Amino acid sequence: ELQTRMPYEVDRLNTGETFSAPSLEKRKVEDFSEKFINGNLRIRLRDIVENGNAGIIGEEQSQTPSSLMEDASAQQFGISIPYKSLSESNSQIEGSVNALQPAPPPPFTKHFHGSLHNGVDSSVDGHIRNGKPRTDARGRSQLLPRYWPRFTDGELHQISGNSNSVIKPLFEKMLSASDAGRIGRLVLPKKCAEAYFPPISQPEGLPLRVQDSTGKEWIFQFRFWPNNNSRMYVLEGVTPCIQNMQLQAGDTVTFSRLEPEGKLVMGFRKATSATPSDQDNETSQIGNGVSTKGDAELDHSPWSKVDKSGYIAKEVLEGKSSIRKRKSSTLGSKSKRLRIEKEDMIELKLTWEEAQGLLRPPPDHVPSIVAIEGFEFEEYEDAPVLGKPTIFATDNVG
DNA sequence: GGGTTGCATGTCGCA
DNA sequence: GCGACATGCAACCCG
Repeated sequence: ELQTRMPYEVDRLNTGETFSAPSLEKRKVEDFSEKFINGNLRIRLRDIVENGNAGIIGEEQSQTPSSLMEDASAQQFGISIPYKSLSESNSQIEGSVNALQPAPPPPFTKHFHGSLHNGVDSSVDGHIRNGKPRTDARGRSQLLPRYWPRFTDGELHQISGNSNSVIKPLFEKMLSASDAGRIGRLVLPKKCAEAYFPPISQPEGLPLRVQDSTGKEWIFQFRFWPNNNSRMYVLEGVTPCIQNMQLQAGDTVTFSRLEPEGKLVMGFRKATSATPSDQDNETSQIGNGVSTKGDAELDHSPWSKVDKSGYIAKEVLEGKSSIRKRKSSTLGSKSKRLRIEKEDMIELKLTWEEAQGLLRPPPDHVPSIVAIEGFEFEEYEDAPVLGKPTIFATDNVG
């Protein structure tokens, strides 16, 4: 899709070096992914929806460090972002839709001095941190693919709500057993923590305000432990949040930033509905989630694969083919107990008609009829109600 | 005694 | 071979 249909240009770090997707060859995709890291890719979801184009703006982060400082100083905590329908949203999605790579870290610079931090770094000088050089562009590009944010449209939309905020996906992490355990400590990938969270020089760290996708705010202690001449970054106090989200080992938490507010937003993805979690297969996922044809293709979730026979095959916990391939995924060797065998997968097949049957118009809403390419569609302002058919079955005891 | 905290250690992926 | 990370575990805290 990237190669053939997505009209975009990416300007890498405003250098004027742009990349035109149609000219990309497959072997270039991996290289291209790096451009996504080093450059700042913005996708206006609204453009995708309204114009059928992925309106990607190749521009470096629009905010200057000084504006970030202003935003930080003017930060209003606890802003709730109510959900609003896509058509009403002015949100700009910056960075990844599904499988793009994180935008570069903000220009972290001087150390944080406040008692609470919302994730906006108020620094100016971006090179020295804790006595060590900050992660440079190359370092950022070396963020392990398993931590690249892979947000679906829905996830991004849920985060952005109806605000005018730009969502900058930062990173994500699959919860380990200890992360999801009762200890309440979430181990953060070092590079991600250093790139996207405020700099800390003391092991005690600092409190970090994080908003979840429902608007609820949590305060975690962002800190580190000395570890083999290095550091191990953790978020402490995550148990209530994890319990609230009903997360468990194998689920994925996502971190993104709302700009210009600078709020850190934490989302999650349940393992049973995780989408492109084949995190070793980056190239196949680049561009996944960027549609040029409007709503009908806006569900870029690999869950819904429509084959020619008109069936939707939903493969829970990824496609069959990818399960076997994921030897080195996050669920791989380090989390053997989480590995899910092929036979544990659930496959749901239903026809389009059956799928339609699951959708109910919201009550008290009269649709407007829209004709698109000769087909008439009922258009509703609100999302449909998802119904569940009754399934009758008998077992060996009747 | 149970829970929490801080650090140590083993494993494994990556350079 | 090194570094990151998952987890074990001892010391500490508190009811």
